[in-house]
Amino acid sequence: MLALIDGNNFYVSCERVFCPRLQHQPVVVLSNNDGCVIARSNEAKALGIRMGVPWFQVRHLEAQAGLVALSANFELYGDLSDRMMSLAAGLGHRQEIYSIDECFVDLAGIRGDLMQRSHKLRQRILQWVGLPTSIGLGTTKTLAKLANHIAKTAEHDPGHYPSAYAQVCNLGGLPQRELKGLLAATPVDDVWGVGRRLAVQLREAGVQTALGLQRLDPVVARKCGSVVLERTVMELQGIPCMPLESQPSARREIACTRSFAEPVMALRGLQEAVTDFASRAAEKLRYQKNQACQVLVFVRTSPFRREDGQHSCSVVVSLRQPTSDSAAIVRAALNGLQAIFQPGYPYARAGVMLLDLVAAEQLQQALPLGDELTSEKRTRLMQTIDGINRLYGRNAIHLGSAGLLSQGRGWSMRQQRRTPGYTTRWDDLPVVNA
DNA sequence: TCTGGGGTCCTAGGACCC
DNA sequence: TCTGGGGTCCTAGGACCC
Repeated sequence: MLALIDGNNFYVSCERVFCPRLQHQPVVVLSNNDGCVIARSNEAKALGIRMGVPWFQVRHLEAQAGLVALSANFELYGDLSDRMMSLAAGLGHRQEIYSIDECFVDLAGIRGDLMQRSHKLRQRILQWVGLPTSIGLGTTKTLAKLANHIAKTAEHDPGHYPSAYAQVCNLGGLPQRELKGLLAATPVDDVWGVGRRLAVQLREAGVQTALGLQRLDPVVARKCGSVVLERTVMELQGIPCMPLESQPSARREIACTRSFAEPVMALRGLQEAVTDFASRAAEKLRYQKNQACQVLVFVRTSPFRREDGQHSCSVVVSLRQPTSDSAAIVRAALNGLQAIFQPGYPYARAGVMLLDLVAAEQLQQALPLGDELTSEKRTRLMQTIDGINRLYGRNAIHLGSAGLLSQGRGWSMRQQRRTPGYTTRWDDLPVVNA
């Protein structure tokens, strides 16, 4: 048996922990650049605000309906996530942290009443961290996901599923008839792994609900979709196809991409942005103790501004040898940029991706050429830079081509509604007035 | 005026080889 | 008119997830 513990409206709930007046109010959290809605409170959902909708399209609800919008504060969410995860781990022997707000826990060998234990965990996370969660239990990941979805939906929409399933739902302990009823009440789109495109295809084939999908012949599922859909069908039937992964596997690629606050026309501005993105990507690379063999850089104009000329281009630059050295990675990215940049376009976005990653220790070192620092010295230099930035904040020290922070950088991210780092910065600690 | 970011996996099709 | 067969590897693009 597996449990899926999932934070309800996670980012909004994190904001509410330190700002209780946001309870019972419609609240949304916005993506980088304050562009799109990426989290909604139940009250905001009730206003009809869809996931991913551009902020400017719902902005009028601020005045009309008291909607509160906040810039994403990932530092806060990450810290509260760590706290939630360490409590959730106590439910079983093995845990897979699947995303910032959800984890699977293997309940094999756990004795006692699983429902009761799950309710206790919910209470503990709510009391100790301040976050509301839902817990779903099932014999496969897909069934645990579905159980979680039912637990969440039943809580705020008892018309859809009986409220007996609210907060904690165990599909494993259910009589067949009851399970059938729940599957029949679940639209096929709500099954994990069925996105927009597949849902359309399935509906055309006459599969409307999770029950219909469960009854599909896996061979037919494979023809209709791919091996992915086949696995989903089998998992719905209770046959595990996706093992729990308690060891996080190393990333296969690393990306740092951003939209700009304002369109950037000049090569100089793009060079600054690309330097910044490449440096950050290199930092992530060193953190996971990898080196990259290739650097991809791309720029593109806004696809939403049809009236402007459109230009979108990317290039992969191979490195002379695998490296995690910021300077080498930035140099490669800037060379790539030079090759794809075309003057006269209002660029809206750029990014750097590191590809073909290899473990840092199993590498052959090339001989240093000319006056290059030896690789040992470079490694120490990078460690020093990372240390300084950890201590004094991101970009305390950075490469010159990133430009000066004090000068107006049109490409810098817009974040006008960000809450403080309540749990991660000394200066931002909440003050309690007794 | 204003539309996120970071991932994974799968497949089809082209290039190439014998 | 008629144009092999089988295999591997790589990449671009699609679909999905949060």
